[in-house]
Amino acid sequence: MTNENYHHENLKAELITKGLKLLDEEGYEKFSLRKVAKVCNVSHTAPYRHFKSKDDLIIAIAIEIQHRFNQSLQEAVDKYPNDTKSQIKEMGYSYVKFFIENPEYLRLLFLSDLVKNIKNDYCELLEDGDPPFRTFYNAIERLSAENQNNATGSSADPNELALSCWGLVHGMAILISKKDFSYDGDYLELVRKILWSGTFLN
Amino acid sequence: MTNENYHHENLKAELITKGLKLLDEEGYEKFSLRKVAKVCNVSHTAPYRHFKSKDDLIIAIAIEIQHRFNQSLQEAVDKYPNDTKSQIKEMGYSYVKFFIENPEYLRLLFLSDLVKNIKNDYCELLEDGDPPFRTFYNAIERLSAENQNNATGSSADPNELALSCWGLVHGMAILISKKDFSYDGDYLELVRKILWSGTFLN
DNA sequence: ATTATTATGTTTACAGTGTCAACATAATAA
DNA sequence: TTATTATGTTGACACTGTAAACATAATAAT
Repeated sequence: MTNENYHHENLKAELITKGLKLLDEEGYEKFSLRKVAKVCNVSHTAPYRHFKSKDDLIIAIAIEIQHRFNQSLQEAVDKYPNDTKSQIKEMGYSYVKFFIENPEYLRLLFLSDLVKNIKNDYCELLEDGDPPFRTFYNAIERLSAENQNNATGSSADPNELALSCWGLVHGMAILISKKDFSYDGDYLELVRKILWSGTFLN
Repeated sequence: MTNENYHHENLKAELITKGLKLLDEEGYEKFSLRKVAKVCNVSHTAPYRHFKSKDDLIIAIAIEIQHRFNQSLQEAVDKYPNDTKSQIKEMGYSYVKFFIENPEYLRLLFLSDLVKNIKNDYCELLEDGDPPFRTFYNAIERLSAENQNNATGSSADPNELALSCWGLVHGMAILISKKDFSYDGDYLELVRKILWSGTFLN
């Protein structure tokens, strides 16, 4: 259809793809709009036809990653139908694994200040078909209900459950992924041990 | 001694102080060397006589904050002499409190990529009189030893203990401080409940 | 005491950044 | 066929970090 000499066919998608690649290679700090434009063989202001600012492009990239992340959590849940605690443990494991394998994504999703902008300006992330942490919160609420019936030692307060479970895996992911916690052995094995050894959720 | 019209007496200290203030007010992203210089009534390259780069100044500021943070952890330990578990719980509480009260410090200490540079180029932070997390790790090792004797349910593996304890408080601090976890009640009360209700460290 | 050196400022310059305005042309709608 | 919109371009601006060349106060060496 389009004259591919002049128009670029699908610049928007390419900006996201190449932008993500650049982010992986050079890291969040050195990420620059002009570099992405250059990689796409396009003038330095061309991205402004598709994104209203640099942050806007970064947010689009973050949304892309958010999808993959959520998919990974969903797979963890599907591994243990009808076993809420195992679902949560497996989600925690996937959570940490995801960010150990992609340290740059952690910055993008949680450590930059854009996340709150995502929530404000891009509510699709919280409302649309692929809501982040919906899977997680659903499991937490199921567990809360279960704990209310079975009188185990664990709490039935969903806030308490959510903050402690999420906090633990979030913290471990960040500490390991940013190399603040150093350990000679296999990090993921240690995480698995922590999540499944009994002290966590029972 | 010095002619205060020309020379600035103690620019280095003032750069750190005013820089920290600027960081508090405008946040990490908008922090700029030239702004700090202007606030100190000095030309925009004057800071280079005291810091070899922008990152270098930021690191100096981070060291300053690191000291305060460590002091807060030490106070928590001192509250419970001879009770390792309570020390760790109280440290966790102080940990979260510190970053809830100073969200910008969290970025500075843990979320920027400079921390690893601190560890590499500024080993004083890890070696000198005020080593970060030394207090924490000491307590963990004491707990590990205790758990080896008393056959409680808790693990005696110091790595497991360190990662799970540190991970939990680190994660909660970040989630709350960055407003990823939203809650109507008092955050610190919830944290205290999580740390002291029994499921954490027995 | 004079002189050389160092510490600590200054101005100027440069490349890189995000962003805006003005313009040009391809694709599409009227 | 014409008007409008979508999508690209070039050029400019203010701002950034940083280096070089220079100036002077404080200090060390002679």
